[in-house]
Amino acid sequence: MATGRNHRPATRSRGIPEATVARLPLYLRALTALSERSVPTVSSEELASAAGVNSAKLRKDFSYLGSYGTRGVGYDVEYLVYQISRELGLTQDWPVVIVGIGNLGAALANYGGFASRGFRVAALIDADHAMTGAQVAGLPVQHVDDLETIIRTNGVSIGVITTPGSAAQQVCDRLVGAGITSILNFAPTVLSVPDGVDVRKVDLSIELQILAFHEQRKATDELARNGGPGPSGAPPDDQGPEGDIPAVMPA
Amino acid sequence: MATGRNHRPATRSRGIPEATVARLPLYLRALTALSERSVPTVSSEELASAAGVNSAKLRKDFSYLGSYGTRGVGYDVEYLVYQISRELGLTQDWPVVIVGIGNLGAALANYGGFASRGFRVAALIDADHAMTGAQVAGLPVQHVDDLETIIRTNGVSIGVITTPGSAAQQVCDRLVGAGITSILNFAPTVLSVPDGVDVRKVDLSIELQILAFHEQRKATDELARNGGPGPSGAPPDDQGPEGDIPAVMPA
DNA sequence: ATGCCTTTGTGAACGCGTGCACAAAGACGG
DNA sequence: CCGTCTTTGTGCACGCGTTCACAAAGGCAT
Ligand SMILES: NC(=O)c1ccc[n+]([C@@H]2O[C@H](COP(=O)([O-])OP(=O)(O)OC[C@H]3O[C@@H](n4cnc5c(N)ncnc54)[C@H](O)[C@@H]3O)[C@@H](O)[C@H]2O)c1
Ligand SMILES: NC(=O)c1ccc[n+]([C@@H]2O[C@H](COP(=O)([O-])OP(=O)(O)OC[C@H]3O[C@@H](n4cnc5c(N)ncnc54)[C@H](O)[C@@H]3O)[C@@H](O)[C@H]2O)c1
Repeated sequence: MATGRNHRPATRSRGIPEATVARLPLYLRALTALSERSVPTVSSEELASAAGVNSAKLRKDFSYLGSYGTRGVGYDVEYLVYQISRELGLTQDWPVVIVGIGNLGAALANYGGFASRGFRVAALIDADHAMTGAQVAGLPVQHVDDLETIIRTNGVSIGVITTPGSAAQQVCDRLVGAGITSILNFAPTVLSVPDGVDVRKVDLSIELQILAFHEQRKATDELARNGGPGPSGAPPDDQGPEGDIPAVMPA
Repeated sequence: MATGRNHRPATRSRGIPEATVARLPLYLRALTALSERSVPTVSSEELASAAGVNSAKLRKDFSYLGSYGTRGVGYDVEYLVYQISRELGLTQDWPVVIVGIGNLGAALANYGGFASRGFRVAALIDADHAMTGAQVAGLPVQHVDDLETIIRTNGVSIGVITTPGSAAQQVCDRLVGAGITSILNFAPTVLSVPDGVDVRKVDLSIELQILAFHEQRKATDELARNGGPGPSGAPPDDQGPEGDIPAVMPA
């Protein structure tokens, strides 16, 4: 949320914690795999392992949905697939528009994983006239001038932004103006949207930087282990302005 | 200050909370933009607004790094850029390999945002012999047979997986075996790795499903508002309204 | 039916993250 | 040099999320 002054219960919708909602797709994926192998039931332990989470967490997550398990047996796979799908709103069709059909936008358009779960690429939109009319992934690229019409005609409520960062806020504003209430943003920009509009971002650069942080920490930990754990020869750094190694961690 | 239990200190590295680490790239991006506009100092309020966070949160985040501000004035932009860069490990070069040069892998390889901050695509790897040797983004695609050699030769410690999900775990195992300790996974798979290896995942499908959940909630809230606002009995029944399914468990 | 054994569902404790509110710090003008 | 005014840095309280641990539930064999 950009300007989150109005603290509404948006964090916890319908009693289902946000953290749980974020894990439901994970469970659903694991359950679908089991379903394809015709496995009738799973225990919380097995399913949790497949989803990469703690079994207690999984049981608590499911408890927010209802009592869908059988004690001593586990969960019925098909039944649970249906319940989670319904809870996530995947029993209906979600038309999606992608704005900015460059490298990334085209890759997303070609991605088969969309259709697998209720999501359907309804339209591709770009500002480049040279691109308008060209076919990408079997769909015509339409011009951004027609953005509002395209969205209203197709009843789209989810938009994906894959334009350069400089255009992202502008595109976002038009999407919201046209009635979009959910946005998935791949551009490296903080979008500001009115209340009632959800924004999620996917940021490669941020992910890499987080990895780099931990990577660096591992390296310095390694050095500290090898270099000698006795920092008795106190480093002369008190609060050096620049070029100074971060504070040493206490042993 | 015994941590009570000798749990894994992986959650909280060097005293900097994980949530803070995840926001540092955001601050860095905002600061870089200010730096390019030659803005000398920023207040926590301004910077927080640019980064889309609360100012108190920002100040607390920075307090973990040290006292880098000047009361009554704010933060020196250049200095803070340097401090955060150093903390994130961006003052050094991070060679990265991308495995799986399909739609997504090629898009990532072509992405200019990599080099902007210490990250450098060192090699592209694919299993398809027809692709080996071809140039993508000015780099030759190398065969997965040489994965270990490529990683060791280039001193790579960060790997990006953009193969199909079915190959992801296998590729992951080889990456880890070759010495990779940080993985960014785009495949829809839960990777299992040994201790000491960090995995972050980017999952388009999960993001869309989370959006769909909230979208559905908005729709039902809207309906409920129009239908009839029950004073306390907001949920009419805990089962689905019209798409009501029999709560039978196939036995 | 009865008792055993497995697994769920959840109460409770705990730790982390967030946001408030304010005292301390320092710049700056007079 | 002093007062004022701005902004930082943080103590504190609160709520969310995670995990433990266990009683209740139910299948199943006898
Ligand atoms: N390519 C990647 O792997 C990658 C990774 C992470 C993030 N990103 C981000 O995703 C975005 C797209 O990356 P890309 O590599 O595909 O860039 P790109 O330049 O290949 O594509 C951008 C497309 O957006 C179109 N566009 C520009 N302004 C527009 C507007 N106002 N309305 C509609 N369309 C517009 C352009 O015509 C172009 O086709 C960028 O913000 C980038 O930072 C990309
Ligand atoms: N394309 C997208 O927009 C998108 C979005 C989200 C997630 N994903 C995921 O990213 C992954 C890649 O998607 P894509 O659309 O680029 O698929 P793709 O089929 O276009 O590319 C996959 C590439 O991986 C290579 N490969 C297969 N097995 C390999 C192995 N064992 N070692 C090395 N390389 C191997 C293939 O040769 C191919 O070039 C998939 O897991 C997909 O689910 C893609």
